[in-house]
This record gives sequence, structure tokens and C-alpha cells, in this order.
Amino acid sequence: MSTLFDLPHGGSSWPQESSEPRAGREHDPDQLLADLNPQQREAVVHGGSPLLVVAGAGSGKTKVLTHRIAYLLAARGAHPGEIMAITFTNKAAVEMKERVTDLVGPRARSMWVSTFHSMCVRVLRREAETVRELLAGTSSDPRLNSNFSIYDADDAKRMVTLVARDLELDSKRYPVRTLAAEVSNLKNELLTPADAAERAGNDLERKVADVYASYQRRLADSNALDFDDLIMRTVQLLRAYPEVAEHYRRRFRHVMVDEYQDTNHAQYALVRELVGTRDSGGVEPAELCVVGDADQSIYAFRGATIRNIEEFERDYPQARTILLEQNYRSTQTILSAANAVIRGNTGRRDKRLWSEAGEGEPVVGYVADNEHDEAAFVAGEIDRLVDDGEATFNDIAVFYRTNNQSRVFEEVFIRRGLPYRVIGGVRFYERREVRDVLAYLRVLDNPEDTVNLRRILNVPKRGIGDRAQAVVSVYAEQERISFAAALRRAAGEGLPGLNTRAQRAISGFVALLDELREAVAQSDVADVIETLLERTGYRGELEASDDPQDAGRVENLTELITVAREFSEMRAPSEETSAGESEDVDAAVLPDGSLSAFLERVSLVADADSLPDSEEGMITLMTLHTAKGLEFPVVFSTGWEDGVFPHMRALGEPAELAEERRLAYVGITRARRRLYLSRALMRSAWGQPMTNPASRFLGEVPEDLLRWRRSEAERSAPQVRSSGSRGGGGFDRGSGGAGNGRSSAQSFKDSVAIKLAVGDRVNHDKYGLGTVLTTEGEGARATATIDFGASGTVRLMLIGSVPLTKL
DNA sequence: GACATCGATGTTTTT
DNA sequence: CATCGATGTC
Repeated sequence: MSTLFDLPHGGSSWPQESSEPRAGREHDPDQLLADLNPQQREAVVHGGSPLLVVAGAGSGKTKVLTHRIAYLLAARGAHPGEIMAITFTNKAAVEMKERVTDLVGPRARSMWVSTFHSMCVRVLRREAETVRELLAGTSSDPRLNSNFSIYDADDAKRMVTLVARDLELDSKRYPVRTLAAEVSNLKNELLTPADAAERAGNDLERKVADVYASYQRRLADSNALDFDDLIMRTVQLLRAYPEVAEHYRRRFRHVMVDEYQDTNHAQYALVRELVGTRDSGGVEPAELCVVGDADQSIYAFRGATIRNIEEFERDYPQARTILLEQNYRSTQTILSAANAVIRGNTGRRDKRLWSEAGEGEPVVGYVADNEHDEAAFVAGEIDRLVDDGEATFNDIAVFYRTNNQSRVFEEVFIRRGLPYRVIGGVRFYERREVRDVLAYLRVLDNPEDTVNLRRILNVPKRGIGDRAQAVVSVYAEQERISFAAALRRAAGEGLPGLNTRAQRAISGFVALLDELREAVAQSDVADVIETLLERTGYRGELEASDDPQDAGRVENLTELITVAREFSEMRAPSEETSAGESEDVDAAVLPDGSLSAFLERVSLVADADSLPDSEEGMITLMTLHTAKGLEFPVVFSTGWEDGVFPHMRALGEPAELAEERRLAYVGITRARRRLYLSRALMRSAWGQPMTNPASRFLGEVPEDLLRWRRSEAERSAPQVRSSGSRGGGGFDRGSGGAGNGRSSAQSFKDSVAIKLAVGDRVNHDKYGLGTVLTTEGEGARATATIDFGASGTVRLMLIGSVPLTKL
């Protein structure tokens, strides 16, 4: 848990004990190249033009990156301060910094090794004055200053909710989720609200443009930037102010980007701006080196564009491309399976992983009757492997497509006494109580933060309800002042339409905030949290509650305090933060140990990094997505069924299907020695049992690499009968009694199935025209998943009463 | 303004 | 099945 704060503070200070360079290594380029294969060596040595390293899974890309940095210093006369390396996760940044430090020693300290987002925050805080100027042209009355808040996805969504409500958008037609996602997409494409309005071609797009404009204005009023803004604003800044861009270009002569396949358009543009071009005047372009693997791009749904890596040579005409195909992780059997699956994607740069590790064991396949059987098989196999001394619990990971699939495994593992931990799911910083407390802290730190102010306004309950909030909000809008300002006025002289009861409550709240701000001024973060938990009655409420969950909430808050305490204590030994730099871009903008610094850390780091560093003796359970970048000697990849993996939503969409296939590739290539692929014939989804066909990806694994421990043919007599168990045959029972049975209102006579096949065109009274994507079940239990285009994709029961006609 | 109940709705998620 | 949001009632 506390790994959280073992991160480089602000990025520039990174001492650390064990980081002495291994004798002489950093001065000897030959030594540096000695343990690299020819392609790796080429990538390390290459200079003079942009470089793309296509690094297959397990091909040693971090090694290439770190050695390249060391080589730049040792052989090419680069100064450490000239180096910038950008990653996506803090974990990757920390690891890189550590490994570079191992190679070159404390000199690594003056390099910028950080995530896209922290890098941008650093630039934006430093250039806040200029950013405000930039914003002045676009939004009304921007109040952005260098202490801006960072809004994460949840904050952003809340802000969109407020905006949508103001614009009186029908939340059915324009779900917040969609609006927020669309706004995010626009930002990733570097489109301004004006651009969005201009190109809006339909109703939704017009509404999105409205929301976007209003949203940006409110963010500025709240002195806040969201995650997407961090990138977009930095790009806009560098483009609008050439002298600022040039400043950074002079400083950073070597730019390296990890996981380049995951960059979105804005990040792509950012890299371009940082590097510069021949005609961007003043400075020669910096040397760019990007590393990635298009086959491992699994975040398109978040805006990543595989195009960036595919078109690198076009974007940078002189570019050199080097393929790393030798894999140091897996057996050849595993790699062959991975190669075979990924080959199903068209239009890719062919790449064949190979290994010197030998054939190894065949991939084991298993067809389970249902998800419980699947879990039992996995558990039994783990037992056996551990008993035989083939593996320890630590060596083993279980992957699944969606988080809800973890439950069965947990149940079985608990029953069998197998130690495990689940990665992902609801994260620490997403828990309600943690976010509530952070909301208080953020408001204390940035009084204009509307979203967080409104979040805590009535938490715990203090009699400031929707009604009062609406009054304040409307007033703020009318007077063109911030919500916070309106609230202060309400506390003082009251507001028209506000009853005295509410007014008193608001006064009390504002006074409470003032009191807490006192605490901020004189104590450290942990104490502030203690104080606020007491003074707001938040802790009291939890302790008094008889909801068993609330005990856990109290624990989480204690944990948060611990985290805060560690933060204040490690207050980085900030002695020489890059001495001697004349223009000190390394200077920390936020005071060490301050509340602001704490909040920034918490926003940018979240807890993604509590990963493997093996809590000893535990089986690891996680989704395929979180598995990326990791490796395990033994991997169980489960749920290989069409509709589960590939996910139902991807079935109709070739691009999404391709992404699912990459996910399969990622999953397979995590395994070092042993790989298990399993599926279940029957799996209950949302209470209803579903039979799923084998994943199409499973068929793509060559039979000669697979050994079926249990195949479909072998399984005990196929029981197609409508199993007497609960849920099954629910329709036959009609509406008998159990009023909570879903659609139990359907009476028996209606249960005449409509026959549909994949690809059929249909018309639905509510959703309109659609295309059948998949069908499941038979007779009265038949369902179909239908794509209704703009109305969405819906799964329907094919019973007589659905207002559906086949065309 | 606070609470209860009903029903619609369900991926993945580095920051 | 579980959670969340939108309703309706005291």
C-alpha cells in the first residue's frame, strides 16, 4: 500500500540507497553493449534520426531504453539534464529511473523521467501565467493559477452532470457517461469547443459541443484542469508560445517515449512539439526514440491510436525502425500460440517472436461445464503444481476479461484455502469515503473547486439539500460568480429564495471550512484529516452506523491518514534540486509536504502501482488489461468464450474485435513456462444462465500446441434440458407468485419464440432498425443481441411480446 | 429535506 | 446478482 509514496517526488529528486553505479560501467560504452543482442545494440547506438523500436512482448524494451540513455551519456556526450523519458504509468517511470540510476548513478537525478501527465503538470504549473493568457482568449474570466486542481474521471463526470442539468438535457437521451466520453474524445483530438460546434453534424454532436463549452468554462472557474486538459493545454501552450516551446527544446535534446502504441492524438502532438522540426526555428529538433508494440495496443477505447506507431515512418520521414523479436520470457510453444492468434489481425506489421528457451510444455486446454467447474479446475491444478514443487503461489496468475469474473475464483480459493489477491476492481482512491475526505482537502486547498465543494456540501448530512443547492447554483450563474462565492454570500447575507434553516446550515458549513483552513495553515496533512474527520462528524457518523461496511470505511480512512503521514515524513531531501541550471525548469512549483503537493501526488499517482512486488505467497487474480507489462511462470487465462472474450460488445465491430485479439495476445505472452486456456459451456450472466460457444481465438491456437485436458467431446452428457434449478425455466412458471422475477409478467402464452439469425435486420418499436449480432439460447429462453445503431446495442428476450419484427 | 422503494442497467481503465 | 439513479412518500 505504502509503495504509493516510494515514488520520486516531483520527479527531479531521486536519491536512493542502492543506486551506486556498478563500477566503471557508466563510462565504458563497450561494457554497456556487451549483454545486448544485435538488434538491441543497434537501437541503443542509433543516432541522428528518429528511431522506432518495435518491441515484441518480452523482448527487453526497458533494457534498450535504459541502456540507450546510459549510452547517450557515455558515448555521445549527452548531459543528463538533456534527457526526457515519458511513460504512461508511474510504475514504469519509477522502474526506468531506478534502472537508469543503476547504470549511470546519481546523475540520473536531473533527467525528466515521468508520465505524460506529471510532465505536463510540471510544465503547466510553471507556465501558469502564460496559460492564463492563453485561456483568456477562449473562456470567460479564467481563474487558473499555478495551484490548479486536477480533476480525474470521476470529478469530470460530476462536472458534466452539473453542466447537463444546467442545459436541461434529458439524461435518457444524453447520458452523462456518453457526454463525458465525447468531451474527452474531443480533447484527445485537440478540438476546441468552437471546433466541435463547427463540425457538429447531428443533434448529439451539437449538444456535446454545448456541454463541452460550458464544461470548460466551469473548469476554468474552478481553477481546475482535467486529465485530458493536462495534455491538451500543454500542446496549445507550446503551439501558441514559440518561445516557451523553444525553452523546453533547448533543454531536452533527447526525448524517449515508452508504450508508444498507447498514445492518443494529443500525446502524439505533444511529442511533436517537444521534439520540434527543422523549421520550428531556433533549435535543431531533439532526438526522438519511441518504443512500442502495435500488437499490444489494448486501450483504443480510451483514445489510444494505433496509427501513431503504424505511421511513425510517415510522421518522421528520416525514421529508422528496428524490430526486436527475440523473446527472453516464454517457451517457444507459448510464443507460437501467441503468434498464431495475433496473425488473425489484418494490416499489421508482421513480427514473429522467437525464443531460445526451448519448446517447453504444451498449452493446456480445458472445457468446463460452467464457471464453477472452471474455477475448480484451476484451483485443483494450482494445488497439484504447488504440491509437485512445480511452482509457488507467487508464480501463478489467473486472468479474466471482466472484473466480475473474479468472484467464482475467490469463492473456490477460499474454500480450498488457497492464498490469493485480486488486483484491480474498486480501488482505494475510488472508495466513497476516501474521495469524500479528499474532496474536503481539495476544497481547503482550492476554494473555487466547485465539483468537490458540492460533493461535500451536504456530507455528512447537514440540511443543505438539493433545493438549497439549486438556489445557490442559480444565483451563481445569474451573477456570473463562482459557486463558492455564491455560497459565501449565502452564508453572510443570505440569498433570495433561501429559507433561514438552509441559510443557517450554510453559514455553519462555511465557518467550518474556515476553521479547517486554519488547521491547514498550521499542521501537516495527516493532522488536517484527523481534524476534519472530527469536526465534520464524518467519522462519528461511520462509527455510529450499524452498516457492517462502515467499519471497513473507517479502516480505509485510517489508511489514508497513514499515507498522508508517510507523505509528510518523507518530505524529499530537497537539498540540491538540480544546482546550476540557469533557467531552472526543475524547481518544484509546489512546496514540499504541502497540502497541494499531497493532492497532486494523490491525483496523478492513484494507486495503480501497488502491483506485483510480490506480497509473498499469493496467487494473483486480475483482468487481462491489468496484466499488461507483467509476467508469470504459470498463467491461467479463463473464460475463452465468444461473448465473454471476445466481449459481446466487440462481436459486431471488426476494430474492436481486433483489439480483443490483441488482448488475447497480451494474455498469452504473459506466461513464461506454462499456459492454461479454459472456457465454460455455461456461465450465468446477470442471474440468467447462458451457453456460450468457444472463443474464436481458441480455434486460432494450433492444435499441435495444445493438449486438451478435457475437451467438449469428453464432457459428461450434454444436459440441454431446462435444468430444474432456479432461474432455469423461469418463463414456464409464468408470473406465479415470485413478483421479483425479472419479466415474470410475461405469461406463458406469450413465450412463442421469434426465430432470428445473426445478420438479420429487424425493426423494434422503441429502438428502431437494427442488426442481429448474436443469438443465444433456444425456444422460450432465446435471446439476441441487436445493434440498433445510434440507439445502442441491446440484448432482448425473443418472446412473442417483444415489439420486434424481422425484416 | 430525508428516506424508501422501484426499475433500469450492466467491458476493459495506465493518468 | 448488485449497484445506482430516478422517482415517490413522510
